[in-house]
Amino acid sequence: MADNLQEQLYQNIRSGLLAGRFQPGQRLKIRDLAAEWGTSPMPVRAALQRLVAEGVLEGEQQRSVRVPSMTRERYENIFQVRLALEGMAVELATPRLDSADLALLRDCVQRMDTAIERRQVQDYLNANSQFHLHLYGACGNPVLLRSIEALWLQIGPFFNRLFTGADLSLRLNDFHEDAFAAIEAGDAKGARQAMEQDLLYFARFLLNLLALEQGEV
Amino acid sequence: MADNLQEQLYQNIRSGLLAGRFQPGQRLKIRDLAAEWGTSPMPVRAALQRLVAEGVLEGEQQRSVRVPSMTRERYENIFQVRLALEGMAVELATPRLDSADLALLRDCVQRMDTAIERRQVQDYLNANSQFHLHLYGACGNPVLLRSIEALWLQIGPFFNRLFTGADLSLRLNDFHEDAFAAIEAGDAKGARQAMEQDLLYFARFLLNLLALEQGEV
DNA sequence: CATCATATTTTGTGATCACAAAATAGTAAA
DNA sequence: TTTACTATTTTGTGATCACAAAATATGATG
Repeated sequence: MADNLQEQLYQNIRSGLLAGRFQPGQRLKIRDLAAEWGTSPMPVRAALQRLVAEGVLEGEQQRSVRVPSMTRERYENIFQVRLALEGMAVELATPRLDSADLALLRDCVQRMDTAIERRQVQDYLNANSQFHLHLYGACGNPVLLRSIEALWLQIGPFFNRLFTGADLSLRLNDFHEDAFAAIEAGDAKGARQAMEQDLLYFARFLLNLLALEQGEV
Repeated sequence: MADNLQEQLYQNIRSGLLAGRFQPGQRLKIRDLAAEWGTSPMPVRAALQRLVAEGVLEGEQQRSVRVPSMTRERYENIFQVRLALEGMAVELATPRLDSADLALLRDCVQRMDTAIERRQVQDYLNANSQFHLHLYGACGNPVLLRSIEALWLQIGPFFNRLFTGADLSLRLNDFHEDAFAAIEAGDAKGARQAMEQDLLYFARFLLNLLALEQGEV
């Protein structure tokens, strides 16, 4: 953790968002958060403005910043870009992986398998994000990686909240296994296709959860 | 222009960057800029931090923010992502354009043609960016558009500076004409391919200018 | 009781100040 | 002349305060 306050607060708010602590549409007020963390409003302001600039929070003109709400349309917009960028990242990363990377990815797949068996949602999500992000991290293009992470940050909040309490589909690891097999064989195109299948299946799964929630409320 | 100061300062610094006013590696100091615009350091700080969050400026730990320098490698990283995103945007936009859009695009192509004839670099660049951004703006995916604009902002500073005083290649409008013909015919795939050719040609042209500059210095 | 005008509170923005860390200048010793 | 140490200046960060606009509460009027 960095030695300046606004960086720490940024990380705090960020992980609060990823943990689903704030409701969509909720306004984040500077003084409230400052009181909660025992700081002055100043570094909180900076942290919130940074999150707005990154597209994680939405800031109305001269007004409070809010947690954006996730609609089917917005999710599909994000997904469309993710498919292109993450597909490219997989294709670039495949020939660049060493044996340590492969071991880590294999471990992730294994952990997702047991997490699904034991219905441990949080374990599954952790292993899943590690699998994807570690793979993308090897693509060798920092600009691409940054763009992908920006998109993950935008869906993260809903991601974790929607999954909490939901049943895990038994097929939620199938395409990871396909992708890993292709990666191990050095088949970049095949890895990309498998990963695109995974993203597609995952997106459909999440859209179902989203429809359920919005139907209930 | 918005009614809060930091937004105005953000726009000022941003256009200063796009106009090539600052040198790569140069440190932007809060108090200097504040004195220049006659404000307190506060809104300047916010504007700079926003530009860092957007990836336009780079901020070292607890130190001044700097204008990043453009290397061949960084340019190719950005270009790789641009090719994917802008290609997708063209494909999505093509079936969504109305006759007013087509008229505007046709006008841009025409203006680029005369600008090349008369060797008016700035006119060419203006028409070029309007052609691309207006086209992408019709893609219907705000997330995609935002990602593209973030990348443009990262190359903009070098773009304009490198072009100043350079000779325009006579072929710098050929692929725009190809793209426009495909767009007008409603051929989305063809438009994408033509646009990718354009981006590729333009990137090669810029990389030559970059190599020239770095060779001279 | 509903609706609109007014008063109070809340909340983001911007200025000024204090402080610590980094950069720079200055000085002395080898 | 070069190098290492010290003192000064520069510069970003964070706190407190003042202010205006927005949100909310309050009260009057139909």
